[in-house]
Amino acid sequence: MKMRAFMSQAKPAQARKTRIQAQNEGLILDAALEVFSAYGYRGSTVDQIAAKCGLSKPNLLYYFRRKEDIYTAVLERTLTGWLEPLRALDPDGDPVAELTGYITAKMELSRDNPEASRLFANEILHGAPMIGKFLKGPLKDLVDAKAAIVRAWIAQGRLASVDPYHLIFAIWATTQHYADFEVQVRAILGDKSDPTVVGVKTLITLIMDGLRPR
Amino acid sequence: MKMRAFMSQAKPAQARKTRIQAQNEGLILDAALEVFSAYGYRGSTVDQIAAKCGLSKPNLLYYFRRKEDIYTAVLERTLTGWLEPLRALDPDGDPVAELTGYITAKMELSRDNPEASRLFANEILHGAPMIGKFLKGPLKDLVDAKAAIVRAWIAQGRLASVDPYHLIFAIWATTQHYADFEVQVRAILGDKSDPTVVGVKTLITLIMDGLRPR
DNA sequence: TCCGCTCTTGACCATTTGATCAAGAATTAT
DNA sequence: ATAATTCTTGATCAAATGGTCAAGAGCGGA
Repeated sequence: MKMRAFMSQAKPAQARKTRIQAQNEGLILDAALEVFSAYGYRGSTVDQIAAKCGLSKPNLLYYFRRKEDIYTAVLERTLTGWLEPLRALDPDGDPVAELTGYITAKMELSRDNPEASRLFANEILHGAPMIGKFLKGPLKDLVDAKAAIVRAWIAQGRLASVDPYHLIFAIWATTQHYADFEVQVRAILGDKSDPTVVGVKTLITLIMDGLRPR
Repeated sequence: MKMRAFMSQAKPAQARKTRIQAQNEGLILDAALEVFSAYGYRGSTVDQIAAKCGLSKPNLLYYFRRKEDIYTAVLERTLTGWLEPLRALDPDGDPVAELTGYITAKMELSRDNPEASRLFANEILHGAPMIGKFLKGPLKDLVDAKAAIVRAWIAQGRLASVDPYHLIFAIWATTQHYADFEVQVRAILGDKSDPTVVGVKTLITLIMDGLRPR
């Protein structure tokens, strides 16, 4: 699995997208997200994806010439929305409210897009062969910026003194846990109600006020 | 990938293990942990594992007849130690000290055995096809027991009121994050010093006292 | 030492799977 | 309508890969 530029444009020639093209590419990427997130890159087959979206394999490969191209396209499409909640963190807002909002938004994102979460988890778990540059570039830049905001809040005495980077890691880890480790959560809790409603409440209590009785 | 009994004994006949047998099985399982944790089940090949431990493929398959057998054997061997820290949670200890100790122990485990952590992460991420019964059985039982302890502490007013299950999830998620998402952590922090030393400190502050200034 | 059991391997097989291609069907533009 | 372009697919290929087998090498107990 090679690491090309960073994100490849699917069709260099012919920028204009025909109706059928747009529709089928959409179908393919939807199916690919399901399949890749469930079985991983190597565990997924082009046939599986083709079957899931009702296209023949050669037809699918007409739109994306290589399996890898499908994978990077899904990653790219999903990546876009993933950072929105963190981007929304407002330096002018109330620190506790901002972080509570961030946790809530991240939790909702995990609940509503578990496949996307698992897709990233799998990619990173295996060394981020495709999005390594994204992590060191755009992601790091955004996190640096938001960490600075948190650091400023701490300096103003509006938050307890913690390392902003590890705070962000903790929020990522805890919220994505409900998507990435869903089967484990359900195995322990039983498959009754949605775990994320108690989860987000617990998390906010934990991160804002901690366990030690006041 | 089928879900047999639960964990198969590699060699039903001939209980006695010869010297060479014990040594080679050890080599194989060590290599298999490295390979499976790096590439996942489907992403790993028997040849890779054989190469890593210096055995020929047929020779490796002499000890474990199927790829799946290697995988379950590695899982089984690793599973054993994984629950130790949680098991050690002592109902008679001081709640804050006990949980701080648990977090510390779990973080050390993740730091010292990142491959094991990633192996589990991958298995669960893909629906726990092999250890599903383990999750619903032994793991759930242990967590139930420890959750009851936490609940009792809360009832005694020695801890803030949070859902014990989600507290445990939060500890799992945050500590394992440093192993499972290591490349992301390093991409953002830079590959300088060990992230877990600041990580565990931040985590304990967070979970014990929270962000809100006192 | 010698016999039986364990261990090792080169050669080989069947299946899966990513990818190609030529030819035909459908769509679009003129 | 008709020509050009886009779309679709059955057939096929080559490589990768899990697994087998028979034959030989090595080891350990009597």
